[in-house]
Amino acid sequence: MTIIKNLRPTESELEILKILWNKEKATVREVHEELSKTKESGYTTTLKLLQIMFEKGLVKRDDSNKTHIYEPAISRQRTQKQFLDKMINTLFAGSSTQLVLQALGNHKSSKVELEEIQIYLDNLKKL
Amino acid sequence: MTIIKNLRPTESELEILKILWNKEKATVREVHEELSKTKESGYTTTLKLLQIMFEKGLVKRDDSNKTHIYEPAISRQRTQKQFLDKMINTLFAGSSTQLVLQALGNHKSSKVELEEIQIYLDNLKKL
DNA sequence: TGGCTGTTACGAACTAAATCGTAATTTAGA
DNA sequence: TCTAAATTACGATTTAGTTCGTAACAGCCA
Repeated sequence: MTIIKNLRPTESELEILKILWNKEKATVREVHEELSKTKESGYTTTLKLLQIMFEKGLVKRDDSNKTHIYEPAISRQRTQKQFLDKMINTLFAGSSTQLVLQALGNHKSSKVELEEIQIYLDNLKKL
Repeated sequence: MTIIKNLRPTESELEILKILWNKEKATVREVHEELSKTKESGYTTTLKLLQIMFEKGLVKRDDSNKTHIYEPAISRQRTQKQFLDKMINTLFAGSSTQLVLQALGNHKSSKVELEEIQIYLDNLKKL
């Protein structure tokens, strides 16, 4: 049952994806341990979430052993883009430039970071 | 009962705020008309949403007349920042630079826009 | 006045998401 | 083999958000 929908993960699902992106793959227990560092909730809650995410196609799993092993089914990049798109449309009147300016303005960047952005910008200008 | 929480508006609430930000102020009917252009739902639904938003402190209202007049209680800018912060933390490992690069990469900007960003960047560098 | 129209108030139903308790299942070790 | 520990499966409950129906109320005008 692999529906190919462009569904955005929920808040909780994102937290789990974040962990899976970092670890590449993990058991329910591992995810839960990690999750517990920042959040109070039961083991079966994490389990259930992973099961639901599996049904939705957000994660893959290897269930050839008793202890299932989960990994992300969608990339961090793709998800970032998904949320950026959404945000640009609902909050920045469709202008990615507006978002960039706002992000640059609100959040202090170091000299090194600014330089990084500059290099990227230079490349875009050449196209 | 004005709790000062940093609550993020829900999806539906954002749609309404968007309208109010554009119009400055509006009656329920006006909001509803506008909403109807992109969405199918009843008048009382819009009314209820505005009432809830009022309780949450997301909008102000003048109820000195029978027909109440609503206006935003939080600015577009503040809300943009609120969502950007959230997104940077959950999806970009806390790095606003990463978000900027991603946004620049994914979304085509015109020459004019790139120049606008360049100017902004130059100012930041001078600080 | 009486009734039509447009408005607010309010509660109920519905939906999606999150949480958890409990039962069933598997595996390892005594 | 039998039990204890860890795991999965599943259903029930709770919470937040959305939607709407109905009642109440004010204003207008024939």
